[in-house]
Amino acid sequence: MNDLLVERILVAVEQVPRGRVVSYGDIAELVGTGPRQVGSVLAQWGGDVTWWRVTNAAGELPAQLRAEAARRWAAEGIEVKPNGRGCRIAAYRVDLPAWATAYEQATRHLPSG
DNA sequence: ACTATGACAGACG
DNA sequence: TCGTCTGCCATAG
Repeated sequence: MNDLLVERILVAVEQVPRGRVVSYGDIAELVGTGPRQVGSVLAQWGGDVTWWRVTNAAGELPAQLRAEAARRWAAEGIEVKPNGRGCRIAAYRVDLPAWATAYEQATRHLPSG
């Protein structure tokens, strides 16, 4: 995996404020790659960032991560859906323009950025 | 080059 | 609300 791409993805994740979430697709669009790459990067380096603020388009995470994510979410006021599978992304999704701006600032120091 | 595989997404039955 | 299929992009055989 391209180091710069990994860096961009991790930075994008870190720009998501406490109590908010984004989808893999949102990050993919922002950094210019596919959503599957975002998943791959988080699978490998997710331990270093706020991975629980990144869900799929339905506000869910894979089963192995649900328990830990639920704890993290509770700590920042994100409520789990009744079915226990995820959160209402419509309610907690970040403000995309503000997030994109924060991302631009944070990546200003990177090559060709 | 071709195929298979992912923490994905959207369309469809 | 489930499967299934297709599109997606990067890696590994």
